[in-house]
Amino acid sequence: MDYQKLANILFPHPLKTPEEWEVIYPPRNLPEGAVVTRLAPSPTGFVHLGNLVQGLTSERMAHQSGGVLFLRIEDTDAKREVPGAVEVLIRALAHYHIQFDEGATIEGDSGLYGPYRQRQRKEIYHTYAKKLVEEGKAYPCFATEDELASMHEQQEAEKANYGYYGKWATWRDRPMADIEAELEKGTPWVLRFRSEGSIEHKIKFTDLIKGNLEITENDIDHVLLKSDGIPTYHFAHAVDDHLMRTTHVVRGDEWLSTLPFHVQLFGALGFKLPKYLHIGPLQKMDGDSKRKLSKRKDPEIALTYYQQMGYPVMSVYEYILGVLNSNFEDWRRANPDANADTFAFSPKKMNPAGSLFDEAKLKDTSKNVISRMTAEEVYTLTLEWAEENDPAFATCLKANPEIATSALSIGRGGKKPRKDIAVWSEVKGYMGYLYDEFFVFEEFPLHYSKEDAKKAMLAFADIYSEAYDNSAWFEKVKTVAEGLGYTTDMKAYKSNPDSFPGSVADVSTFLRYAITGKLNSPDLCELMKILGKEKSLSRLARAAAQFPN
RNA sequence: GGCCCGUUGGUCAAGCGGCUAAGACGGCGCCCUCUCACGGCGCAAUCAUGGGUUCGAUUCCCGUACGGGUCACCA
Repeated sequence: MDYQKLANILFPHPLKTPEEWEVIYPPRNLPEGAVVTRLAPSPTGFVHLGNLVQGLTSERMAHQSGGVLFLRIEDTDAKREVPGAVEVLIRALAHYHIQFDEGATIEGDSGLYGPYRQRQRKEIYHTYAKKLVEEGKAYPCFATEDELASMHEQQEAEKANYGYYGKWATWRDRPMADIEAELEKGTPWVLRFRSEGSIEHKIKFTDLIKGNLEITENDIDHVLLKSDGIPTYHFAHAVDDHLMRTTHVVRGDEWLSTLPFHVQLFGALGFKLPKYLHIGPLQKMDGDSKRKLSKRKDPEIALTYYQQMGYPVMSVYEYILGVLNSNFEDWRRANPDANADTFAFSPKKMNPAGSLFDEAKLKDTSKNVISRMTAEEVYTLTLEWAEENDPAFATCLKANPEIATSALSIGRGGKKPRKDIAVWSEVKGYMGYLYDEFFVFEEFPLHYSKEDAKKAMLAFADIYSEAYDNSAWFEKVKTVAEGLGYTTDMKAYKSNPDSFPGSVADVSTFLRYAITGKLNSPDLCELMKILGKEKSLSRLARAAAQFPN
């Protein structure tokens, strides 16, 4: 077979040589140990947790080592492409603090190793495809979809391994005349890799997450170029990651099974194999078994879900970081105020198996993240969320920011901050009652005396002053309690509640109910100050009016 | 079905031949306390299984079971 001739027939147009591409995309001038990595999603318009997991891992690997992170768009499958997807993708990742040094941007491309959209790199792939043909390492295949399907059926019947290999590879060693005849007819063709591998052999391989692996060689003649001349993922991966000088490839472990092929391909092209990090999938509980998070069934796989639910960006970010490197949690406890970027991220700490996604843990992380924010930050972010998801609440927040920030300041700061907000949607429940628009009375518990409640509210209204500090305020509550014959000795009350008509705690509850409509709240004295005397007194009166004499 | 990866409490997980097998989330209980939250203390709960190797296996090897992934002109 004259491979040179075959190559010229298949690729008649002039192409740059591999050497020329090497000059155009020279090795990067980076210090020893700098990691060059990339995120290479396909533009489906759907940004999911997996993108974040990979993005975060690559981003940390690159930037922690003084290297480069770039974004490449894997748009080789036109069928899956959604208009505007690239913009959605970039915005979502930027929102979650994944910043790229180069690659595809909303405006176009930025960087010296572009284009960063694979469909624009066709000529480059063809150079290397032609080279493989010249060397007898790739060949055209004219098998139709139907032929391949019936091959698959036969393989099933014979219990043979599936795929285009060995005797099934009908175009692997066809004479030139057959090829020319099909070409003459205009039959569409794909370019296949001529695999020299055998399933009798194993290759040894070291993955930075999974460790040492032993995998069976690939013997399948995979497709390199599809009939439209666009490469498959595999071929594009090899060519792009070589020319873009990627040192580390971070991807999901569903790629592990094609790894032997990639190893072969890099070898056949004379490229140095990058290092690989194969990440286990995020899973969730389904009944009593685990399964991979699914786009169709699980809304929480979409990044937009967390925005809608009102999770702060940093909560999701830190949660994922904790899933990837479980020692992050301990680090955070020891360094509550440090920037998460100063945490020493390590691929060695990553679980080779997949982790289970745990929203309870996310909530806990989020409470901690929010507890470290200032009241102003909480206010701003809550408002941002509410404008999208709760316009009525947003209007109130904007109309009176002082009330919101004061209320959010209660118990904030210091060594032991309150941790009772996990998502922005909870803020309304936390302090919404301060706004008349959102005030509602909870049901008043039956075991309290409504008559006493009324008396307490009216009595307290008579003696309340805004000038009271916390302890003076509580002294007045005690005074009211004593007036009702309630005890102020909580120890005695707790040891023998039945011997008293009630306690000062009950009186607090009455007042809290009048002021907030709820049975529990942050510090009531503070809340009354925030509302102001006039409003506090009117709320006491309003509640008292509901109860009988 | 072939191939590959994985398996420590309900969950996330330390561990890397010798430990009463860390810690966190969740649960429960107690303490603090005018409620809630915070905080403190404590409890229950784990090495999938059977064989080896070894003086000794959670740790190393093999089998089994279970879970996950993959076998496209999708990535």
